[in-house]
Amino acid sequence: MAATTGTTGPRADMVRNRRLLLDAATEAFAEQGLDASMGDIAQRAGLAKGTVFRHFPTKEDLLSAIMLRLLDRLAGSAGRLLDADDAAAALREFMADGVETLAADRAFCEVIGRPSLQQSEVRDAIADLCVAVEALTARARDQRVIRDDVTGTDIVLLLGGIHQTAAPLLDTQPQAWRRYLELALDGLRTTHPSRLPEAPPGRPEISTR
Amino acid sequence: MAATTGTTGPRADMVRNRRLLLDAATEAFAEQGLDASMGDIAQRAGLAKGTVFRHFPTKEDLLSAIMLRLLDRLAGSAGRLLDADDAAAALREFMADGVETLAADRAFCEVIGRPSLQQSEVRDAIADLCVAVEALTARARDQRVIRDDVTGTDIVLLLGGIHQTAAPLLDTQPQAWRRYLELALDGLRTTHPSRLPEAPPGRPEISTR
DNA sequence: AGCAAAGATGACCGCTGGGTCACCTTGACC
DNA sequence: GGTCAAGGTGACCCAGCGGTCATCTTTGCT
Repeated sequence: MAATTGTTGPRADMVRNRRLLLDAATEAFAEQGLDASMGDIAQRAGLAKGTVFRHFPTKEDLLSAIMLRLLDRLAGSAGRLLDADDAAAALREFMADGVETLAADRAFCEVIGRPSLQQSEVRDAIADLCVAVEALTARARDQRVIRDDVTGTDIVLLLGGIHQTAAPLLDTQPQAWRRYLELALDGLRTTHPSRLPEAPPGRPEISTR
Repeated sequence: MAATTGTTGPRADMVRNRRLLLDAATEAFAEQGLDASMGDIAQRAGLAKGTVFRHFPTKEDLLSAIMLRLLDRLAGSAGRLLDADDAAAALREFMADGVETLAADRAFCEVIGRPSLQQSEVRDAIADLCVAVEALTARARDQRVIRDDVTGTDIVLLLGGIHQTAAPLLDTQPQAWRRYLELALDGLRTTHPSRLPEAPPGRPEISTR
């Protein structure tokens, strides 16, 4: 049999370790936010600290890897919902998914809210997400089921806002975000549009790809 | 002349230093959030590190002092607006004030969103704020100018949410929060009420005074 | 002016966290 | 099974943090 690859591929245990690491980091960052330490992550993964840094030269790199994973998942979710019959329901479902994701991940929230913490790949991924969601939003707009002056970026930004609204209640009423999601949706409906001030935002940060 | 006070009052420079300290800390926490360091605060105030700790035994104490100041200011603002003629306008004005305050203060946001970081006095002050805002909200509710299923606590929570929504745009569109405030207000209006899920929240955290 | 006490000071401590590196282990190919 | 480079390891370094304390300075009273 011919060589599997021209250059010998990566070692088997390396791939395994990378997985362990990403999983551990996901957990740690979700629970402790940006304060999660590299040492703790190594321990969770059952690996040595040095190994973490071999895979990800800086903490920021590791964080980005995880953010990209999540953003991708959300963009995928948005894409899949494009096929749904009911545009309004699809949008609500996407938003529910998004808010729940945020509620479960502290680091994600912290990074989303502060572009200065994002490396360019993350910013690009957010921009991509905005594009995907804009498609979803456009459908709802065209069907006159939401007001015509909101964009995909508005929706993405609202995810963070809705979560933040309910965040202080997380301990006592973990489902409180549903209340504020519904409130936001009421604001998005088309019945009684008050003109929104401020230009609709472009992607949160323009990045030269 | 009789003694100025029974027990000799605090020294003059101490009061001055306390002021300097609070001002410096306000600035530092606003800019850098909870990551602001005691050393940096001392430097800003032009004092030695030890002095900071003489006035506030722990970082948490200093932080609380500042939070209390701000929460008080907001509660006062809410109280004053009770006299306004137009309940809807008063509510909008209060919310604008609140969101702007949040936008200007990183630490405030971080603490508001996480009750676990709040010492009991701060929780009490938040509860007080909710009460004050409930009065404002009740008027608007009674005048049928906002839906009848939102409470003062909802409004207070929304402040954080609205700010968070606009936070990623702070660099490029510092006024973007106005857009999302208007969106939220549209959701609060009475025209087309969809029933909100989840019980209306009590004060974010119940505290035994 | 002199004095005692309240207060200011900054060197110091212990600890944690990101990141490095010289050395050891292991997987993959012969 | 032997070989060797890719990869794993953890002791180590350093910076910055919250917090302490013996010591010096200032204030306000007499």
